[in-house]
Amino acid sequence: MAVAEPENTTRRRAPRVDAIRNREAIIETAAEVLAEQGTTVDVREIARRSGVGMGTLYRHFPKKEDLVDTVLRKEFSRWAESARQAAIDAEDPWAALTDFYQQALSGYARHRAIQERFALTWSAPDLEGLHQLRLVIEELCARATGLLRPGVTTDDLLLLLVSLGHAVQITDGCRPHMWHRLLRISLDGLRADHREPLPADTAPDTHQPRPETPKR
Amino acid sequence: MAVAEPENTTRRRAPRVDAIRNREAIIETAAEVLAEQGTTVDVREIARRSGVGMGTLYRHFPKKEDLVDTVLRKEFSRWAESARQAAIDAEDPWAALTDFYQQALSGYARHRAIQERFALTWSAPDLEGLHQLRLVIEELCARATGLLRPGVTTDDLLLLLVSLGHAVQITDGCRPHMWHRLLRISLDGLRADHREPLPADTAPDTHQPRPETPKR
Amino acid sequence: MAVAEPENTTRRRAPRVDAIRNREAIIETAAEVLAEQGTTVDVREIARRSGVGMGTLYRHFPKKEDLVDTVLRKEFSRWAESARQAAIDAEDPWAALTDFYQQALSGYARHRAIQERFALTWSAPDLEGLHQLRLVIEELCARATGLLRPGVTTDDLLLLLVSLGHAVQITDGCRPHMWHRLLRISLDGLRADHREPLPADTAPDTHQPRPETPKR
Amino acid sequence: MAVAEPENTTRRRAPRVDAIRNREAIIETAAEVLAEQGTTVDVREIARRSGVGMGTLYRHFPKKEDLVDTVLRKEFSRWAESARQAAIDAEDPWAALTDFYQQALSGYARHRAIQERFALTWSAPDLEGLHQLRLVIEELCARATGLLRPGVTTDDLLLLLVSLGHAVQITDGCRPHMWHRLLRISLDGLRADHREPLPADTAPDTHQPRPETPKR
DNA sequence: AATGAATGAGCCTTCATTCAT
DNA sequence: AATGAATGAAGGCTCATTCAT
Repeated sequence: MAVAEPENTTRRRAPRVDAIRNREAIIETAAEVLAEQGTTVDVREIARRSGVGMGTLYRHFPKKEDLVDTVLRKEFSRWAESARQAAIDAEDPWAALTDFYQQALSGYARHRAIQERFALTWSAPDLEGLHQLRLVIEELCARATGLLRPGVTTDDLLLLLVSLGHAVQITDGCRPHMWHRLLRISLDGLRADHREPLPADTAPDTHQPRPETPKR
Repeated sequence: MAVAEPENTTRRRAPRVDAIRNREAIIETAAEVLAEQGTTVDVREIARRSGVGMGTLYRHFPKKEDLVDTVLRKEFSRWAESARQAAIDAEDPWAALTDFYQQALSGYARHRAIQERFALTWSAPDLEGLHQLRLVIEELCARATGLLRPGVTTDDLLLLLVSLGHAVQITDGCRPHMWHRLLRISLDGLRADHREPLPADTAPDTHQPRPETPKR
Repeated sequence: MAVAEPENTTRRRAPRVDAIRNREAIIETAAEVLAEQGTTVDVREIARRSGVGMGTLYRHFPKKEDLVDTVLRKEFSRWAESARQAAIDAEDPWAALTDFYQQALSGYARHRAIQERFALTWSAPDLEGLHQLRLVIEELCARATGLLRPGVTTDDLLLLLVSLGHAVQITDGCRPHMWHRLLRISLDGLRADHREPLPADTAPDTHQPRPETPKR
Repeated sequence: MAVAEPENTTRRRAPRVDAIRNREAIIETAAEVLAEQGTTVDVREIARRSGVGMGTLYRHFPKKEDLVDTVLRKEFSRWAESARQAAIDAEDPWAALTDFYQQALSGYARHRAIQERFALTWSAPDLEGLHQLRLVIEELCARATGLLRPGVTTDDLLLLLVSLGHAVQITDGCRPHMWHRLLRISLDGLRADHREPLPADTAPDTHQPRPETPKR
């Protein structure tokens, strides 16, 4: 009638705690493996390194994609948060912008799967973490008003992130510092010195027209 | 009376002369398919869409990789050349730079396989066409002396190309004009207005001589 | 009420314990198929006749060659052992020799793959079971000292085995008893009655020490 | 290739002579290739080394097997004839037998395809050349009457040939002289010294009962 | 709830044979 | 009559997913 004393149960019958523990072991391992090898990795590799069987893995994540999604969502958030923190810690608005990119791009290099998923994000914007990132960027924009050239949008800064992220990825192996140069160039191009208007983003099939980016 | 117009013959089934035609049909189809799906395509797909049997495909290209290489080399060269031409046609040095990127990036979006291969280029520089591209960029640098900010290297411009190329690719589906904004930003960042030195690229295996790399 | 008789379960679909069962089913089937068709069999044939899927087969034997090796090693040993047993059971040394060949050759006929592998053994002596066989033969030689003609080596007897084995194989279908005649002839030729020295085996890479090889 | 005087005809229109010439070139090349690599050889290899196109090859030999048959028949005859000649040249009946085997077995080593085909001969006795060989052996038997142990049949000697042939083949690479020992042993076992009757060849499915082998 | 064996569609490649020129 | 390109059915192997215990 009362709550069953767990003391009583056989040690072998871990009730639910272990299921959660397993789930997290899987996620953690998958995060590593996906970062290393990208989404094409063999599911067996994840199961083996997690120390669980295939059945357990598939009980928690019925499809490989479910696991990948879960992991990426988590990693994405963590990544976005670390970038946000870097921005918050900065002394002035422009440093915030710079540090944000520095931090975000540094993290980007270690996550092959995030890179892959990010590349798909624009056409399939299901990654919820993207919203967090956008919020951070919007905040950065707001803080840097007057320092940023006119007309720069959140999407501009987001795309710049992805764009540089790719540069980081491909140079990570042999020229690990090279991307800093590109970042500097791009950020300089974002300064308010440049008063010429940016080209319109007038694609016919634009999802959402956004002449002005509201500061939220 | 004259030699029959080859235009007339059915595209399939024709030896000798049309073996070449077949070969080119394969290459052309493969170019499309590789652009669409990347290098992981099923060879059968290429064969089917080319209208040839597996054997024919493998007669011309003993390994899948041979086909991919052939196609990519060709596409890469064509792409680089079209970008070069755009640069040549430009009126002034800066327009040359701008037009080069415009043209190159426009072409980039439609070639998933080129993107894949390009991403590997830095670590495995086997794609000969890369050299062509570098030459073009070097020339652009030379012409734009005094307009470019000091310290900008060929590799910087090349990496910028790849970086923006990625942006083009991922926005191509839903926001096909957005990347122009990023390009403008980056190019503005490359102008000689910006006199602050770029961060050093302290990787040991630098390919290009860098005229002056200030230690910051 | 008691533990379910494993005998009762369907042969297919059963993990753990029956994984072993499956493995052995594969090996058994493969042994049959390899005996019938040699090493060129389609792996699918083995899978189908084993009642398992391709994946199962490849789980147990990552390469076709692994399966073939495993099966052949086993079959080879079993075959060698049965021949050895026949020799042991014999009443006198000469009968041992005779019975050894009888038994060995009887088994040989049904194993195309063993034949194939045996044919390669001389140039590529990787089949460990060959050593066992050699030991048996050496023992036979020792026991039959004084009955065998001088100069006969282990290799002579081994080669005779292979040689007759071939005869057995090709006559197995239509004249299944014919090889006994050849065996009798050969064994008679091995008797000590024949005192003329055998021709030298002047190959440089002799494996076995030869007591006395007269130069004829 | 075309040496024929085509003085009159257009050079391109070799009439029939060249067809024959081609056919023979194919056969000759195929003989080499089959001897080297056995019947699993790629037809292209034969075509290429013959200097003819696939179409030509297949015009002359609609199936690969047709070519193989033609070649083997020819090679088989040539081989049998050379062995017969060796027998004829011998001084006495026993030497005839010995030299016959010597010659036949020496030739055997160089013909992988003959070996393969010979192995099938007993179950599929379509190889006409086999008849020739049998005639030679019958003649040898007749000449050696009184020297051979009683009851030895043509088929015994033929099977001995095949049997030793296999030994020759597998030792050809590393112990090229070893088979002579086996030959000596077998021939000694065939001598009339051995008066014990050979086991009967009483297979139930024997094609032709042959208690006595008439000396023709 | 966990395990890991089983499944089988799908991928790259080869080669005997056919066919248009 | 010759040419060699084209064909497509296999064959070896992988891996996401299911299933019996």
